[in-house]
Amino acid sequence: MSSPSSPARGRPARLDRARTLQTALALLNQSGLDALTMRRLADAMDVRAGALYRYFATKQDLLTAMAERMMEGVAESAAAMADGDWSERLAALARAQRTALLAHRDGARVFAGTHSTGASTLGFADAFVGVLREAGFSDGDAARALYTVANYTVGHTLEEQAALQPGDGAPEGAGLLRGAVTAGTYPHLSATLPTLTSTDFASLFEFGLDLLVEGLRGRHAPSAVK
Amino acid sequence: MSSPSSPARGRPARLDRARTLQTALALLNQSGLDALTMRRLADAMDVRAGALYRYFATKQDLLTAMAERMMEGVAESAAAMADGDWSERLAALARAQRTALLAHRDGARVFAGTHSTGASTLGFADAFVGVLREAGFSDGDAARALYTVANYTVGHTLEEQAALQPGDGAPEGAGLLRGAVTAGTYPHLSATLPTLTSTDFASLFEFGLDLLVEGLRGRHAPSAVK
DNA sequence: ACCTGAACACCGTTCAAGT
DNA sequence: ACCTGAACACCGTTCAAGT
Repeated sequence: MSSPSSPARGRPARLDRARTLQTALALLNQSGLDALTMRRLADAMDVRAGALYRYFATKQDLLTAMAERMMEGVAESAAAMADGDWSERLAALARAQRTALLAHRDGARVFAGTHSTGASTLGFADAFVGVLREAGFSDGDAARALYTVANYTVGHTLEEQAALQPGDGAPEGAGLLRGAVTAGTYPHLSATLPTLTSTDFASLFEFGLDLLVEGLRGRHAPSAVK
Repeated sequence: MSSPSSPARGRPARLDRARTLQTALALLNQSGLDALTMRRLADAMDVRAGALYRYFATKQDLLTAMAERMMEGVAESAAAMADGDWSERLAALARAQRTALLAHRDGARVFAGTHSTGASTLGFADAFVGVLREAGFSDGDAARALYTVANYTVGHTLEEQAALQPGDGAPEGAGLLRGAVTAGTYPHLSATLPTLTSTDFASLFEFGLDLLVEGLRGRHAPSAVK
């Protein structure tokens, strides 16, 4: 917390956490997570790979910082939706998280592979739990609802980003599924193929989010007054 | 589909897909996904790494086959629950999937990183969609419910397995959260810390599953007779 | 037919040494 | 104080050559 940065003794310092983070996120968007190596990131900053370790102890630390940055402003963007009842505010938070993950290539994979305890991530969690507690949900239900909705959102977005990534010549997601289903004997999958191979992920996300919100509504003991 | 295996010409063949898959899953359980390398797998089978490529075109193919094998019997184990209404059968399928992923170290990570179109995976999906269609849900809702519940289950189990893995000296999941929350100013997280740091993942999973099931119940237009 | 040997083109991370 | 050079201990994958 004082090794680098601080005043400005010695050299100008070509590196720092903020610039490194920014470059890493740009590289992620251009090339994807698999191509984000410490060496390539160093190249992009005209430096040797070893120099990065003065600012991030491990690659995992860098990824955690990237995930934290992705969550920046998510709680706030949903707070603009400060009117509306608890269910609309909760949905706004979940939508904002999905949007934040979609904003970077492989964003969900980065997020799922880390566990940030930074202000943006915890601020999001606090806002989420706050909406439910203030609506009269028990502490236990509010906390478990956070995990449930966040796990759903990350799980969904992981699939969403995986579905549109490959782009190679080989048949990807939907094509593979279609082939396997029509080849095999899966009556229910055959009957529902149009929906199974749909690429309307926004409405698929809304479907699941609505199930969760309606499930929560069933547990809701409306609080006294206000 | 004929290069290896087939009759038994030439040599006895120390390798084959089944034995390789079995060894890979054993190695996964012992050492985790990060330690599962083609070289270590080859070592465990007294062979050089290159030899594995006669049976699996890429490591990704091996991982896909591992994920498929994890799903073996999942549809059937839940079909034993063939009595019960649609909601009990659907819950049984979701629980069976979680159990199957938990049965192998990093099972959820392996599953999330692949897209098997094998008989076990598609059989599970077909059974899931079948339960809902036969209960009178529309094709579209049945297919979307599959994705929603599966994404939730994988998302949850990913977190569940991540939470108990580290074991290193550094504070892991719950400890890190506790520290960050008490250090910062997160009123709602502070109030719900006991639940947030709970390790009762089984009941957390049930909580979310119940929300989804109750959400689906709200869309249910009961079918005529039967 | 099946596997070895050896290579290719990489990885994350460490750390003495330079400036 | 900040970064380079060079190394350490690995990776996934390919493919001629052996048996």
